[in-house]
Amino acid sequence: MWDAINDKTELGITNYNSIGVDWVWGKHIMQSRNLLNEITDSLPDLNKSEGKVAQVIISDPETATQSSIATLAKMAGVSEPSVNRFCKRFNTMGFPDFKLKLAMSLASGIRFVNRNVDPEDDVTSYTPKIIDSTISNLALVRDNISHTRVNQVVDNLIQAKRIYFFGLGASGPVAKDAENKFFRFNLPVSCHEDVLMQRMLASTGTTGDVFFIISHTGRTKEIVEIAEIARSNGSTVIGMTASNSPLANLSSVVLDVDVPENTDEYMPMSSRIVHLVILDVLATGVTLKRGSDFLPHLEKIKNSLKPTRYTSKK
Amino acid sequence: MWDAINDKTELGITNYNSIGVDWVWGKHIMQSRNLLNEITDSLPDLNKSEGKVAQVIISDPETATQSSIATLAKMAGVSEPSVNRFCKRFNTMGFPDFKLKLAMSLASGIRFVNRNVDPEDDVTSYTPKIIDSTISNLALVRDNISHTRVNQVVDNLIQAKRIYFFGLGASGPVAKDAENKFFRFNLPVSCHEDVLMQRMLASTGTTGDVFFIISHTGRTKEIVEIAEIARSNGSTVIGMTASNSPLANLSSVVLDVDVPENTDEYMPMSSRIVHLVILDVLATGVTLKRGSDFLPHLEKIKNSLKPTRYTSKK
DNA sequence: CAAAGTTGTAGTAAAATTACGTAAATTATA
DNA sequence: TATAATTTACGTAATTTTACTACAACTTTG
Repeated sequence: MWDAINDKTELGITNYNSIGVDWVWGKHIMQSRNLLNEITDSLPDLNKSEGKVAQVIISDPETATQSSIATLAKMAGVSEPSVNRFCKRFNTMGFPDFKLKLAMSLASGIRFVNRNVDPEDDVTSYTPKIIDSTISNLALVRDNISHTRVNQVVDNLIQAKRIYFFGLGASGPVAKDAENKFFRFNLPVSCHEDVLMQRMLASTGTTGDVFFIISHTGRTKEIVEIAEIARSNGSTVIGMTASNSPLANLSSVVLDVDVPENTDEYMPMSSRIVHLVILDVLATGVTLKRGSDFLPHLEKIKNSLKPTRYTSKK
Repeated sequence: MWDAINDKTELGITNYNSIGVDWVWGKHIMQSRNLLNEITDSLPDLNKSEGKVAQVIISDPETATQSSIATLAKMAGVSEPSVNRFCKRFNTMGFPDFKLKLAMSLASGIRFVNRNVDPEDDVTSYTPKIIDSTISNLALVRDNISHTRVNQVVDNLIQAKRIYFFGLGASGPVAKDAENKFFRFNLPVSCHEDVLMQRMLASTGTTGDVFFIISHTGRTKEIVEIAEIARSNGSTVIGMTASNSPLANLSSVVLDVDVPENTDEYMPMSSRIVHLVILDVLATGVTLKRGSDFLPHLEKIKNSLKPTRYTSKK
């Protein structure tokens, strides 16, 4: 749907308004996927017997998934058809289908809902919490990323005379990783974490150069200035950053990633991971679009690495 | 259960045999609490008709969860009781229960095992494929990582006099990211991507120094030699690498990550992501275990960054 | 060719759904 | 305000669908 909005623009040096990966936590998207939340939310709209059913399910969803329609009806003190009607209210085919969806929302949902690490946690609890929170961020990106935008960036990268990946602080390693990956695909890339170097390159850049700037906040003064300089010289600036940030507003094309700020002190920043995976996607896009002319290059690299390795036993 | 095996060893300079994240693709994962994997794994042990059922379910688990026993039996070309017997093999009460468990295991994230990017794909298909494959790797790690091992590493890191993160090539950025993160938690860390530097540091290391070595293959000669040198000087070597690799066998503690080698040219390596997330877990573990004495340090860092940023509109 | 294991048929039990009728609630009207 | 009319909610009972069991036939293996 975003695609429709964006399709009217040609790729290149156009200023888009931040709609790459646009979602908000705890609101529509996550909830629509979680059946249990849906039930809780629609509780006031239900009539008497359906309300009873809802109560029973909410109070113990696990047993609900393992009960037959008869037992559940008895537990709620209503008739079997009432339970059935209840199920159909929530766009399910019937009771079995309802149970299935409920079970799925338990398996996935609960992990994602209660995902804050708290100081009392031990290994067995903080480990899955952190991994799950990363997973849920990735899932959201998967469901909401603008394919048009990705395509635009891929085209920009392919046509680029030169590509510079810039990042500071935590985004430094991300930029470095991007260089690594894109180099393997035989693109004219380099990566810079040094502000002065970045500034110099930006000011000597011209049309056809692409500056791929990675920033979690999009508010770091230095990096925003550098983007400004690059734009003023006619270079293309691709910003992977927070939507509506200064950097986003300056960029030729924006891949915006709004990972929630951790209210939680202990939860590590996961925008890095999202950035890396989006770069994986872009690299794949570039590879596919360029066809097979990169394959010899890849082969060469593989061979160049061979003598540095111990052969595996088999 | 792996935990039981490892608990007998004290942390520190002991050579473990690679059982950190212990799973191998398409082999004996039995421990995994993922039904779909269980089915795949026990494929060779099944008899003819049960095998047919397994095939049908594996090839399209989604539809399997929505089918009745009759339709599934027809699809597999077997009788209904055969399907029923199949279900009972996997410690389920019967077909409905089986469907439920299958649905849950799909929801938990591992559904996307067999989705390779192929050259005909366009943005809308390769994007979710790449993200899903990353997600499924993370889900596997979540379900199979050894908590004991994580704890050991956390303890090692806390007690370390100094911590060095080493990585080459694609693991370089991972090491850099680790340095970044652990620095924020006020640990005596540094990161090195230069082989000579690594060598020098390894040879001057002593007991109490921790060398955290990151390597996808665990077979890069240079890095293996460096690990050897470090060990011989009494330093602790933590290897995050492939199980049973030379590096793994040399390490004091191994966090092994066996992400499948992509036979597929187009699929970017996702072991990096797994490595990064495990480092997130470790950082969290360190933070929690050290209690609140790191909080002032974190505050200082946050404040030091403030003047470099544009304030957000609100 | 006997024993163990595997598979399908047919019958049975259980579960879910539908149709329909009654009760409750709501609205309209006197 | 009472009550008739209409809508909505709910349950009973019948029907249909689904899953399970017992047993017999067939395969495989030693």
